[in-house]
Amino acid sequence: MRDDQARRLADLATGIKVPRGDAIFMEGEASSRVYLLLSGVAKLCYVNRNQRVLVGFVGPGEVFGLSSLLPQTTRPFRCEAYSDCIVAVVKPEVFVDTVLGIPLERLSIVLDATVGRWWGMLVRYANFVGLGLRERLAGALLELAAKFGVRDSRGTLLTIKLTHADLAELVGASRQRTTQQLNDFERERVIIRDGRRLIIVPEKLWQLAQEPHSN
Amino acid sequence: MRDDQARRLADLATGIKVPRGDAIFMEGEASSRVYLLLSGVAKLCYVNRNQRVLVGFVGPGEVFGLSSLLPQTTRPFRCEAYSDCIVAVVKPEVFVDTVLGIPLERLSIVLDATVGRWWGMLVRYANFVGLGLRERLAGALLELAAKFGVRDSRGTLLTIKLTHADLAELVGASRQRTTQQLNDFERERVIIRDGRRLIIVPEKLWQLAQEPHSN
DNA sequence: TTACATTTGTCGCACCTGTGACCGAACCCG
DNA sequence: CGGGTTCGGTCACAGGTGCGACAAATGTAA
Repeated sequence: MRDDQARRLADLATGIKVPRGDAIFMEGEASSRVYLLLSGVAKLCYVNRNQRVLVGFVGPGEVFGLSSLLPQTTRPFRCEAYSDCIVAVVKPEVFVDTVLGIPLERLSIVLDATVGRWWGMLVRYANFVGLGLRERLAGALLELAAKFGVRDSRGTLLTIKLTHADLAELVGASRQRTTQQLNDFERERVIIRDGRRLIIVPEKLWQLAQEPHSN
Repeated sequence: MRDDQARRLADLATGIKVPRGDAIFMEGEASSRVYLLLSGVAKLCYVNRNQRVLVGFVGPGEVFGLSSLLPQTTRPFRCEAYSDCIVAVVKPEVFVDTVLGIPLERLSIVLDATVGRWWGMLVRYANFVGLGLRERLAGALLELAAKFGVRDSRGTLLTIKLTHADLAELVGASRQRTTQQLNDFERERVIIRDGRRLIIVPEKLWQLAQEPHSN
């Protein structure tokens, strides 16, 4: 970042002190600010029902809270001070205008269509850590249905021909386990097989993806 | 994307047909193009020595190959056609100028300082899938050393005070297992403990992070 | 149709990992 | 300088998972 930009940002941002352990932002909040860490260390974590996943650490000089640059998002991660922190807070419109000289909305649309994919994949991985194969597979099928599915009388039909081996690579499991879990799903009637195509029932799968299981 | 932008892009891009199974780009290549999938389905995968991780699928209308928007990167992922594909290929300079009207270099610097973090975390997760705790922990320590380490006569000293529980959350393992593995590392002299601070020996850790192990 | 390749289904074994439990050591705070 | 809290170390057990192997089913090309 150039010096003059840094100075302008400093003028427009408000600095706050956050003591160790306090939250800078919480998951579920509307993403309405961009943050710049001036000193200290912060940690980003994804809070699953029972499991906490530490997504990464933020060091001095780093910009974070960037989901506010995407259109209409809520924070998927929580950010809290890992040591005492000093943070500069700025509105995304101001941030984008200062460093790029274009309106937020314009950048927002482009980011969403491009690097928004990175964001989506990152959230998916954070979701998957600490889940069992059952939940991971359910989540992957839901994602595929959202992207490549067409509505059908029995559910959502996946338009791409997937092999069990590919699904296994997608969820990070072995081919055999994936086969077994798919059969379990079929027995429980959350997926239906039409030849080698899959029809999924999103409502039922959605529950499985989150609920703990006793099998 | 607006219509006039789409038309200009179409003029400047070259379309290519890729038969099913062929690579669109390979890991390790310099990232010198942006791609737009016009029809078909492509898959992004991370190729670890012995393991293939399917990072995600690309559907019609999506933009991919975006690591070319970051400064001086090589492709971490391989992209291959999952079905027959038609792809539009365009230089990143042209892409950025068309959709945002600013020079690539300017955007590149900003992206690197902001959403570049997403990219980094994504690559880390892809790396971690399919690795054992040993390798994941070694990788995490190296990353921490790069970010928060200072050079020391014995190696690289981590300036932040980390609890085993936090490390465990970071690598997606239990606290007990993490403790054990850290002790193993100490016995093998790839980390040294200075009170409750860690000193790591990057050269030795680097090997452990990648090599398969027989313990 | 026949022959071959790919995909799917199923065992069993070895191994890694999470969990609960417990205790000692280090740390922080008044 | 205590006293409580957090952190570090270790154990045994149960359960999930990868892997090799092999057979059946399906798809594909000659």
